[in-house]
Amino acid sequence: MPELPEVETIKKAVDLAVCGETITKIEVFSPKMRTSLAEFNSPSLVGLTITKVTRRGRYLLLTLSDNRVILMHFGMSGVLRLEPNSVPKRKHEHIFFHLSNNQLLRFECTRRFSMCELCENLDSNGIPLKLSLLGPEPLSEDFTPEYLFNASRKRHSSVKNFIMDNANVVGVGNIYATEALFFSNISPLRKADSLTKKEAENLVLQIKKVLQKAIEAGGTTISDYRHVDGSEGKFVQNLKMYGRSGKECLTCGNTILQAKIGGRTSCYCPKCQK
DNA sequence: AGAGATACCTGGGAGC
DNA sequence: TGCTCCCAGGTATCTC
Repeated sequence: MPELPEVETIKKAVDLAVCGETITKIEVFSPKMRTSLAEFNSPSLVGLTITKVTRRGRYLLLTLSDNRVILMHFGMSGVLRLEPNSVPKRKHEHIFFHLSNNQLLRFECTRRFSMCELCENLDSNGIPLKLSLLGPEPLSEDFTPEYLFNASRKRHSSVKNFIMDNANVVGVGNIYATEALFFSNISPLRKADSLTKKEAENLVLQIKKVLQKAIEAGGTTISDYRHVDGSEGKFVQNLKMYGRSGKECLTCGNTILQAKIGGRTSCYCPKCQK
């Protein structure tokens, strides 16, 4: 499931391969994923060049030469591949972008939670207006202990839901929220506004650290996520808490517990995380 | 305004 | 073996 490190990994590879290339043909195989793909049947896209590839949160943005943006989100099973046309189409591949260098950008999504749409309304930085409500990038200088502490005041939801909310900070999904809270010794069940300044500082540090490490490892492959060349992310070997319910805590040996927080499974060590 | 619940979707695994 | 049920997850949308 692509979180920020996975999308950043995809972004780097796609940037190298498609920047400056022209779209020569688009093939739409399914009418929709989360949104309709019908607009990609428009001939107005053919002949446009991809001028820039950027990432905002878990969104990938392909800026076109007419200043429109192809906005992609990978949901939990979305995979973007760069493969030649000779590779047979897979069952859940929904849209192909043929490029002038004879490469093929193929979007696959088994569970159809992914999104691919064309955006015309952009801000001054070329970011679609629909992304304007997103919080700061966790690896940017805007994501500081002061910011997290202040933003969490009077917030009564759990700290885990709080850091997974894209309005507060983008790109932190279940895997990295679980890991960062473990390394911060903070229980995911705590209310966001119960964090002390010291805890907020540690949590910000751990979120940055775990995301940075995951990017260096090429992301985390749990089930569906793949690199654009089809290989798997290696960060799964580093997971200390996510998916380890019932097993021993690697720090204290206590049994790891599981709870439903905001409808999502959450693992935590009741001894290490207070 | 904030918080919680739910729909969307498919494959895999558990249980019978 | 084959069936049914549940679960995973990010985002949008709904209700309270």
